[in-house]
Amino acid sequence: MRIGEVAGKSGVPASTLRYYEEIGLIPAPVRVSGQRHYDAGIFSILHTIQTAQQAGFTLREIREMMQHDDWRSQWHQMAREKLVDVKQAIAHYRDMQSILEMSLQCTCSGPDDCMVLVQRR
Amino acid sequence: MRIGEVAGKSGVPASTLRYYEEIGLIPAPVRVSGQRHYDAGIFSILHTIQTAQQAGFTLREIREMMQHDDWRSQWHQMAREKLVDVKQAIAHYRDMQSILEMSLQCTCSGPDDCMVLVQRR
DNA sequence: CTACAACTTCAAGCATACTTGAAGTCAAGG
DNA sequence: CCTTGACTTCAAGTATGCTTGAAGTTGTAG
Repeated sequence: MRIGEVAGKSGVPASTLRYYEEIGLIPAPVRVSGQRHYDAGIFSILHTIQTAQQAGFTLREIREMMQHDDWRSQWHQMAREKLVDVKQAIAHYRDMQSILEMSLQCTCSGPDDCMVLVQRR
Repeated sequence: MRIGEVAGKSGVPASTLRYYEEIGLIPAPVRVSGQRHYDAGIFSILHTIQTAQQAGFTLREIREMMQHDDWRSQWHQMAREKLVDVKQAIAHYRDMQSILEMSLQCTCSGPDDCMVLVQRR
């Protein structure tokens, strides 16, 4: 399969496939007179990447995971670390939420009598 | 007060103050032979910016809010919109969390028998 | 053979919020 | 006057995950 077909079936744009290859995230496929020819295995690789991205991993981290040969223990270790970040992020967004909700209750006329702003000094 | 003193008291680096001025987020202070001289009002402005940032607004949005003369109604409107984003973000991070937690339960040996990956096809 | 689509590489651009560096100016103390 | 620290402007760099554009090559249909 050429790059356009992989792009069409996977939903990953051709430019992205080239980019992934450039950064060493996916293996360079066979070239037939310069053009990339992929085999079916590419789809499971792309799927893994997509899921890992949804789980919050960066491409750099995903690349590290895939380079490692003990796939699962590497994933587990990074997942534990990432879970900490994700929980912090959730806490952070909750803080945002409460600031926003509080500010919607506020009847201030300016920054100096705004309870949200004044309270947080 | 010169920029260094404002930076010291507010915790906002001088480079950031110049940057804020450049993008029109804070008013350009009086120049005394080229140097910026701020009055005490700058602190409440910076505080408002910090709080708005913590609430998830971008500098661009904060600038818009401050340009508007009906301060509160503008803030309220943008806060309502932002709240939607924040809730989505929380939902998104929760999804991440569940993918990560599920993956930690997984005893797969490779991408093809990994329940997390296979499940999400 | 000729189009035209699909492919190639390489470089640069996008968004955000700043920081860093270079090169020069100014203020205050001795 | 001289030094030193604080300031000035302007340009470019940082991180991330791509996209876009230019200019050229290849594959396929008619």
